[in-house]
Amino acid sequence: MTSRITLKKIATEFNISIATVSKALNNSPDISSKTKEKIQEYAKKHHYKPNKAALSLLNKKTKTLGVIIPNIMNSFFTEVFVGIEEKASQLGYSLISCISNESYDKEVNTVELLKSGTIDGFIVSIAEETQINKNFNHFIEAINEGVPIVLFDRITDAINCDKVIVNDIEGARHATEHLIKTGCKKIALVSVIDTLSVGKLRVEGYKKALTDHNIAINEKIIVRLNKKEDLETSMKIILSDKSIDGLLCLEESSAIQSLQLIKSMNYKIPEEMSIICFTNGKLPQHVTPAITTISQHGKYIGEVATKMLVDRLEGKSELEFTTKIIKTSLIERETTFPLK
Amino acid sequence: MTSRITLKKIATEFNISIATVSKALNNSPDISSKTKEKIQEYAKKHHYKPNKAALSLLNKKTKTLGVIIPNIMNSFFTEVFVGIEEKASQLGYSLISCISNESYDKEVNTVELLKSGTIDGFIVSIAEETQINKNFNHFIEAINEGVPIVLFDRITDAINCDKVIVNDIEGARHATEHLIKTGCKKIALVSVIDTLSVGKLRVEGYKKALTDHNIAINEKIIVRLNKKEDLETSMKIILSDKSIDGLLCLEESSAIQSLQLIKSMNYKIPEEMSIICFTNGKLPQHVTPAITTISQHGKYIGEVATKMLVDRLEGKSELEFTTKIIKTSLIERETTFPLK
DNA sequence: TTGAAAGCGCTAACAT
DNA sequence: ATGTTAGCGCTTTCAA
Repeated sequence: MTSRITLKKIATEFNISIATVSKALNNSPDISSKTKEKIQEYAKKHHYKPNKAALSLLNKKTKTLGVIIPNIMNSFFTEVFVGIEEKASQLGYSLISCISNESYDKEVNTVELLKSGTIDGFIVSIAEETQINKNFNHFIEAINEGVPIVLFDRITDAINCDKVIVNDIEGARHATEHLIKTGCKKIALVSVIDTLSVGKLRVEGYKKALTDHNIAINEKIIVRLNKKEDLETSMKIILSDKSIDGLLCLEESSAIQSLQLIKSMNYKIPEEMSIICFTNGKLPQHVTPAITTISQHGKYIGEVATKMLVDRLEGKSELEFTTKIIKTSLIERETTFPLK
Repeated sequence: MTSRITLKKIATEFNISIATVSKALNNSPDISSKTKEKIQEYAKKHHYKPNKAALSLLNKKTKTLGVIIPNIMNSFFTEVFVGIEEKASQLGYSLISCISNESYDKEVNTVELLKSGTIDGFIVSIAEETQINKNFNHFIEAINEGVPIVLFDRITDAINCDKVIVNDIEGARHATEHLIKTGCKKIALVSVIDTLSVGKLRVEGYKKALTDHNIAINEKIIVRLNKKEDLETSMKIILSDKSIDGLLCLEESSAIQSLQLIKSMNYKIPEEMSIICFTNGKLPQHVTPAITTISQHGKYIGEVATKMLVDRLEGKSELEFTTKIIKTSLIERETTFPLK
């Protein structure tokens, strides 16, 4: 931050009052067009820009949005971020962005830091730790203090606010059904995100599809791991059951790992093993064979969330909070048979 | 932004002056410990946080850094961003982040928007359009107005400021030499970033390695394309020369595409074709066969750049600007033979 | 048509 | 030990 030209300096220059300069630059009808002209010209020449801090203080608005994302190395969140960025800049808002790194403490600190006069509202996807310990007070307090929040993807009923989510149940159900319809008889599930709201919902969708098709749910072939556990070993145990011929992975990284393993075990894909995973990033697309994915349309989610927050800030929303549900799409690739 | 509790309200509550409250909360020795105690307790109970806008206005400091990145979907920049984020938050700074999307106009707008009181300094990697049109006035003006900039990766001599770069020449030279030493006789180069400073330097390094090893430079097997051109066609033309047995790709995406093509042409890798590419992202790691890469240590670059900027802001730097050069590393994988 | 004054929330120099 | 005042840069009554 710097000592740029101010209204005061311009006023001194022309020997007029600060108020006149302010009005002239804001094109007030009060001021004679002659005065306006010369002041505007001078201001332009000297690159006058109103000081944001002063405006924030005055208006109690910063035109800045706080974005809290759990992990930017995750392609879904990167995509959402792109959407947020594009929409925000289009609507005239800046972004303060933080990576919670899945940490509850970092999330709390960030909220504390930003809510007091730095930003007008938050766009948040909840950190894993927070989804586990279920302590959402930092968010609830922010809302009570008048800082609106839009939650996306990882949400909770405990916070009453606007939300944007994907239909995780339906996405998983549809994917599982696709596996069934393309001939899979025994479908395993791999989740390294069972601590997350979205993880639980996706399991639900998987079970629903099985039930719909009169297939018994077998908890033994539902692999739930935390990130530190050894995926490879667990997968090897599961895959010792050679009748398993379908795999639903709830996110990208475990899908990539499983694929490597399955290839190394010389399965024919998709003949002997079909695979579908959540999140349509570059990785599943470029791996060999390319993985059939469920796209959550991350960029669109970001755009919608931003629009919702700005509408709320500018008083254009209903009083009631709403939850927007974005439809997922199945992107068929080489790890599944085409539907006949 | 919201109407939170202020010094004034606390002052009214206790029937004392605002100044006393301010001093009490700042633990000034002026104030009696009894008063301090009761005020601090009250403040804590009511979650008092000083208003950032007011502090910015007063101190002419925002404790916020502006980050301008050309494209967040590029894994190198994502990594750098992680490093910036971590370091900034550790040093007590927030981040305002913008994606220039390789656009000159967006870059100019962002700089204009942020430099007047929103941020204390910039961390920037220059947009492609700007590197082409060579119009760096927006940055130079910002610096002249007292807003320091640290440039990373994509830099220019035209801006006098602190910089963090990778030794692109040496990285490319080393990679090329590695190809030579592992038996490649004719090494082609693919660049879709020849408009960028880093692209040009990498070509230089490639040529240097060839010259060092007495191999004639053949401009015909140096493929320079812009992003819209058809890589596949150009590659097919190049690969009709069956004596080419090595490939250096200057970034990730063209490497992935080339690999697909080369595989589809039934080359044996690395026997008939060795490949190395810049940027050690997840993609080259997980593709089959996994690609040998040159790591630029993105996260570290981000950390260093942030430290440099904060040091400059806090008056801890030399007056002279410095350029830090981060060493690249070659990560050997399946697309090259091991060095004997 | 222009200007004076107040105030956004805070700190610091200077009284009391 | 506590209070008064001024001022950071700006806008907005209200007065001239």
